[in-house]
Amino acid sequence: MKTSKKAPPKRVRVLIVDDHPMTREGLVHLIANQPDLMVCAEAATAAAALTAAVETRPDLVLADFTLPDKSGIELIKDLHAVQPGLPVLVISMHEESLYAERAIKAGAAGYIMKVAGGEKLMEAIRRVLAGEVYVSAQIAAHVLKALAGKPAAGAGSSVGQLTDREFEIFGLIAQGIATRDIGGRLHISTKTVEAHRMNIKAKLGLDTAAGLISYAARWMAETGAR
Amino acid sequence: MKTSKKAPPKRVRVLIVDDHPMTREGLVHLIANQPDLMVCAEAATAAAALTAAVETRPDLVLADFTLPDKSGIELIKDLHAVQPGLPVLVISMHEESLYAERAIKAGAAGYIMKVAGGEKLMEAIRRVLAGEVYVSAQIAAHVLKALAGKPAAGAGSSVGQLTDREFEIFGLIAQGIATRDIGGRLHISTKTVEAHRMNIKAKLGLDTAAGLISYAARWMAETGAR
DNA sequence: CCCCCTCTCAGGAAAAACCTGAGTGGCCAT
DNA sequence: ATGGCCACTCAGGTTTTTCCTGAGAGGGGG
Repeated sequence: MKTSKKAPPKRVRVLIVDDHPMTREGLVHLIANQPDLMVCAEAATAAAALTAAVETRPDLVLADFTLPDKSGIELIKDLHAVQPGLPVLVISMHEESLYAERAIKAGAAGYIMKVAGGEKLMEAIRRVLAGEVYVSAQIAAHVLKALAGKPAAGAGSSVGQLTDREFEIFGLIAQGIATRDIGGRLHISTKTVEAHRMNIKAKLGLDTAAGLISYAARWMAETGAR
Repeated sequence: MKTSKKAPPKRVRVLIVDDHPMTREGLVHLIANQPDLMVCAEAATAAAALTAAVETRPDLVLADFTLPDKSGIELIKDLHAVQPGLPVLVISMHEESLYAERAIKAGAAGYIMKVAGGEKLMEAIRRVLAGEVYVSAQIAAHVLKALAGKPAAGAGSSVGQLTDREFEIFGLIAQGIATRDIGGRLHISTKTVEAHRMNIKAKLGLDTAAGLISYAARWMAETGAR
């Protein structure tokens, strides 16, 4: 459903994607209180976000990195498929530059952490709307270093060598989800998941499935949650 | 400092603790919109929460599980030290019963996931204010399933129900060691290790090997470190 | 003494992991 | 533009692990 009124002060239309209703509520509240911004739709899943984007044609998307059905990375790609050039600002609870790098490479217009406050978020939104790419100072420094001195940052963490898909599966493995269930969640064959898992093990230097699960669980416990 | 005015419509005073400003905003909004609730203070850290509790004497605390300075578990203990009987409702992004169990054991009055909506949150708050303990249906079922095997009850957490041998194997599983290697290390048959593993899974309410490895790895990471 | 619990293990069915090979599509450097 | 590289996808078949059922020995405790 689109607003058919005479466009009043033309506000920037924002689509909000987050699976936590409480956080979404906060985001909606923040956006709605801005004179030049408005919320055109909300979504809790990547699928719903895609539908909402097609229906409401937003000017900007605020998307959580971790979604129940797909990763934020995939969402970005899907969104760009239906609406090229649509700026997507990724909001994440992870402060690892690992995530930011992936998001930016996947085409995100910005990456901001949830621990950042409303002012930071607004600054990020202004920058993104102005066509710039926004990342926090620390992350920017890290990313630039990675781009400049090739081997240093890349080899820093073996996990960093994983591709987007591999990294996504790595996260699911960490949660102890069975291979067939990972396939079901990502809508790919179990065989494909197995192939990815083998590549992940090779990149991380692990030789058993059990070792990988344990490693992934501990890796996520240290860097992800918290 | 306590309010010295004539008590107006006496609303339940809520202290909100969450390190993500955006989520906190959503929480504040939700609470403030309730006729019988009000926000007496907000805090982003456990330390700030403690100070705020002393100053504002809340009737209820809504606390995130993962805080930057301390874990929500420790915060509960600290809060009870300065204000015994203060009900604390833990909000977490983890749906693992692992966390819920620990929170309840630490004295939390309830545990609710961030993916739950506002209505669920309100229901949890009502229940907690009525003196009950609130956990989601899935988690309750999960915990009960784990408890079903044993009537012991007082023993402690699910992990505490494990026998010495089982716990020993649990620790090796957490490290990602393959079943046959565990047998080799303990000088027992692989079949025996399998039998123990099945019993461990039953006691913990888990149903896949992958889930057990992940659970064990995280359990060790959290009880060992921090 | 008998029951319950712990620890031990086997056989066989079911499932998962592992290996090999291979097709598609995107990207980029020549 | 074209050939090559890489990410992603998947199938077939073998090996390994997991899962289920059942069961025996030793140790306490009622």
